[in-house]
Amino acid sequence: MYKSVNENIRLPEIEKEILTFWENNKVFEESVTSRSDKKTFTFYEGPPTANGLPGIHHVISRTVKDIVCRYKTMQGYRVHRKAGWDTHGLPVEVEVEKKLGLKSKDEIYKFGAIEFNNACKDSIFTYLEQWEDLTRRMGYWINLKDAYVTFHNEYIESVWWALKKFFAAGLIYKGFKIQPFCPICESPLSSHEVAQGYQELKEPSIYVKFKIKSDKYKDADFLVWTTTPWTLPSNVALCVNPKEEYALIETAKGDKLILAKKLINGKLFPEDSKSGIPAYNIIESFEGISLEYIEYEPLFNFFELEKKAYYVTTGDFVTMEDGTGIVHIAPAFGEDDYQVGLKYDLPLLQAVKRSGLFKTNCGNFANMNFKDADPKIIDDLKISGRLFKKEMFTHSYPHCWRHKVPLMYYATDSWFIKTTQYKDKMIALNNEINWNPEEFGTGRFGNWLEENKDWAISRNRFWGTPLPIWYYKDENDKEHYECIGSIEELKSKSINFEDIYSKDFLDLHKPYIDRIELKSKDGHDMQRVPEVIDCWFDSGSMPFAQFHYPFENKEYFEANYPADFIAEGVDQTRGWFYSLHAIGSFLFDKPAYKNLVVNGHILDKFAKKMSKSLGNVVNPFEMMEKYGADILRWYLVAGSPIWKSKLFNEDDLIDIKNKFFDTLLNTYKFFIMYANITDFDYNKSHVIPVKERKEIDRWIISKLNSLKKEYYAQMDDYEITKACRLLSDFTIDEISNWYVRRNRRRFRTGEDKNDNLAAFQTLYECLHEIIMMLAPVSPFLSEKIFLDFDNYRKSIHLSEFSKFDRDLIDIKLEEQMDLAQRVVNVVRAVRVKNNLKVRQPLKQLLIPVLNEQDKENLKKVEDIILEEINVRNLNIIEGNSEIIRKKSKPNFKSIGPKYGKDVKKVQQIINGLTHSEITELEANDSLEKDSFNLTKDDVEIFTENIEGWIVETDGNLTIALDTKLDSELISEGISREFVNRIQNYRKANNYNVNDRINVTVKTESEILDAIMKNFDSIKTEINCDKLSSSGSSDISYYETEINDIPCNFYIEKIS
RNA sequence: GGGUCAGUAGCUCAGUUGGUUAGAGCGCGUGCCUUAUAAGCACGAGGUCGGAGGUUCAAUUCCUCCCUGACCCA
Repeated sequence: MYKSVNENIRLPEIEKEILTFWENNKVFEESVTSRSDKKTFTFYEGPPTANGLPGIHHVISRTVKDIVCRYKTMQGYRVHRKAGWDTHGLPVEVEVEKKLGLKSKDEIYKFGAIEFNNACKDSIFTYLEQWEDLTRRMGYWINLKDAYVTFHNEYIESVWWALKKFFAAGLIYKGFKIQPFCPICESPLSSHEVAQGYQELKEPSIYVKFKIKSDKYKDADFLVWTTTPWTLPSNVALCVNPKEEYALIETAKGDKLILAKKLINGKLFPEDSKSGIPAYNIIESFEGISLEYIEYEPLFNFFELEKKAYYVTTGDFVTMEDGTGIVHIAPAFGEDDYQVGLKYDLPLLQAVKRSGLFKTNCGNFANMNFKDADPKIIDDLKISGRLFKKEMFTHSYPHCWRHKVPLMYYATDSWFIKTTQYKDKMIALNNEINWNPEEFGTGRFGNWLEENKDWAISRNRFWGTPLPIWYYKDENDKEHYECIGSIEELKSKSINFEDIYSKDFLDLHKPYIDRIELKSKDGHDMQRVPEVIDCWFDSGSMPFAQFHYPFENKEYFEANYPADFIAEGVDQTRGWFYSLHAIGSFLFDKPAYKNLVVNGHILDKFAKKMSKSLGNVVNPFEMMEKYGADILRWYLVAGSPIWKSKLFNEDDLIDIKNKFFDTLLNTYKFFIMYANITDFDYNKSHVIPVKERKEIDRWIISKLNSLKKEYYAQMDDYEITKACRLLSDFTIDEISNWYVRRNRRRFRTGEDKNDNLAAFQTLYECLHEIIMMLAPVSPFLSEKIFLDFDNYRKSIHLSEFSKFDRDLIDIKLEEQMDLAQRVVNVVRAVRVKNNLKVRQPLKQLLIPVLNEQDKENLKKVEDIILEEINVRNLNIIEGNSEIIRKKSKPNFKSIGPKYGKDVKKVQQIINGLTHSEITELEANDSLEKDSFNLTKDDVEIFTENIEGWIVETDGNLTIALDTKLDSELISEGISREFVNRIQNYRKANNYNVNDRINVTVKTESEILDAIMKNFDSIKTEINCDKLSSSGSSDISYYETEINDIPCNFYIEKIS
């Protein structure tokens, strides 16, 4: 006996049972240890931060990870799954600042660095429980007990080892560079951090007049365009393109201005339409180079200058695309500006401090935030008559990815890894990576590598892996550095290790580590530099740092590098995917991962980003409570290609439940119900060889093996979406809607014992394989069915896939069944159009065939067709029969290349071929007409019409239906209607399938005669012992009709 | 401003080595089938395959330009 299935299955409840089952039996652990350690598949977990709540977007990447890992496990691989937590960096600091109400670095210093870092440590796992709940509930198998944690001393030590490798290779350097800088963090950000934080920003763009001091263009102004008014107080020069043409103009208002000739336009100088006065006159033109060194009056005078400033410089970077062709130079606030500053030895003014506030000596703007100061500066310029024009424009501008404030480009000290030095290696190694989808690797990531910039690796922050570099300044104020690569090295080189750390206390974080002093070889005391490192370097180090390599687990690491597989969201392209690649390429000359699956973002159903403020956030727990993790997982990977943005719509979950999951469940319920009635048990039954089973059994087994073949191919190719769709189509179309429906009778009646057995075995084998293929994607329901099937087996996730069987694939048979299905569909269409219910048997179906092969194919599936459409005979007529008319249409693939420009003519000829011409063409394989020589390949032949029949065509298939009825057919039709009424009654009144009944019927003789005539077949159909035509008058009849004639009956259950 | 990807029915998605008649599901309407099915089948309504040019006998498919959106970069 199989365990019977509840009528109302609630998937979320099943899932909870399964979760308990997995935990009680340690199934996950066993799924790893039971596989040979000779055949491993390496997976790297990208570490999330547990101090933010997990959301629906985490479910998708974790689903992808879990699917691949489970799939590989079922292929017999040992797949270790070590979890990890990203614990350093700004996300943590930001949370703690919020909690403690700290608003700046100064406040943190006042609060105390030790206390602050302790608070960070405490905050890291704020939402750990929610993360663990999500992981568990969604069925993500990962070893949380053995997670790597980036703030642990061992992890830091491995990171230090890596940093020292870079340092020793001369790839770490300290530079003074313009960098994107967050005024709240008071720290530069790396390019991949900047990439996280672009936002729309509405900003002023202004045209400013700079008064010329030199004699030459005295009284004229330079017209300068800028989008960053706040940098004007730091202005020291202007810059023009030396090769472009500039002009001195006089406007209608009397302004004398110099700007690039190409950029003089009607938008800047609109013509006065009333007076007709031209907007401007060009007085003189000249090359940009001739303007070099012309002096102008500064707009502001907040600073004493040590060097000469306020003159025109030249640079190729000045473009003619927008603005005026003259830009202002503030060397501290832009890369181009900085370069100009170096070239012309300009002073470096910083009116804005690192905190983003103006310095106190900046007059009206003192202590204002740089962005807030923009309007004020514009006002001032207006008052002083320097403002020519102001516009507002919206563009996407980098913001701090944590603080959401606009970044400044700011000149500052910082440490870099010279990734540009091994850029070519990174590009070459990237070609070895299998990206899914491919375009991300070649396009987005590839381009990014091509434009590689040195990795700004230091952060002026508190909670992070300390940069293990110590320094001293020599007599000439030159700095000398030493990099430490292990705790042991630190201990041996430090002069005060024991003062700071003890046996029981070692914390490599700030501020403890800052107190450690080293002695250089030449006897200088060395201090640590104050910076910590970019936490992306932490996570990019996980391949080795998770194992504390090279200090421990050397062999294990080497056997598990690179990863066979990783998966994360598209936002990680320049984040984790890059940091892994940049570090791995350098350290190990290999990419860090071989296969990569990128998933898209999850948006709401209106394609809006999910955000708390919009209130459109989907709670994954809620979805799983409602529909189950299986369905959510399936939806996320099967609904649309994984890498596409998903518009999350709850209705789609319902749809998936109704269509796929319920169909599977119902098929399963059907199997269990009849298996238990018939006392069938697969494992106790003698398995009938497939070759000895019925045609339709061999067909579905063939389809099943074709499916397995294709499913494995897709999954091996990381095409999860395609694999899921194959599985769902097979389950719905082939199994449920054709195989089971066609064979219901075989399960019900055990007249032919062997045939009954073959049907059960066939269905069992199909269901078993379906749940096997379902298991990686939807691990719960598949497990449930698996255990119900074979309660002595341990778990579906401990079993292994079987190979598809080439010998069981019969393509010809699949084609034949396909033909049968087509014929059936066409006949159904004819019946509908002619109002002929399927219950009314018809005499014959006529199908003309064009060759012997088609005839043979039809013969094979004749029985299926006839039963399905309720027709007595199939009459196949050979091509040359007189009653059919052949028609032809062109096969463009063949005639196109052959006839080129004459295609239209040939098309007409082919369309106009007569029946006899077509016959001739068929016989000779060639036909000469209008000087064109046609062959059989050039035409598609079909039959269009059959005299005197109702005809329908579908492509090259034509069928004709004989719709004449005789009394026998009519009476059989009535019988079937009667059976239908009885069955409906039984079903409506919840009769069991094998309940026996007696029936009393009250109707007119036309109906009654038909019923009585066919009573023998009717009674087995409806499980009826006795049928009488009259009963006592006091029974209440169930009222119904057949062919509009009243037909009432009374049913008595007798067992 | 540049790059990558996308734009196919009201919605979610297939499809295309270029072949004349572009498909499915959901939703809507009408029938049908069924003692496994909240399912299925048929028919109907619904498409300038984002727009405009070009190449070609033939373009949703290839090329160019443009529009819209997402992501990325200045």
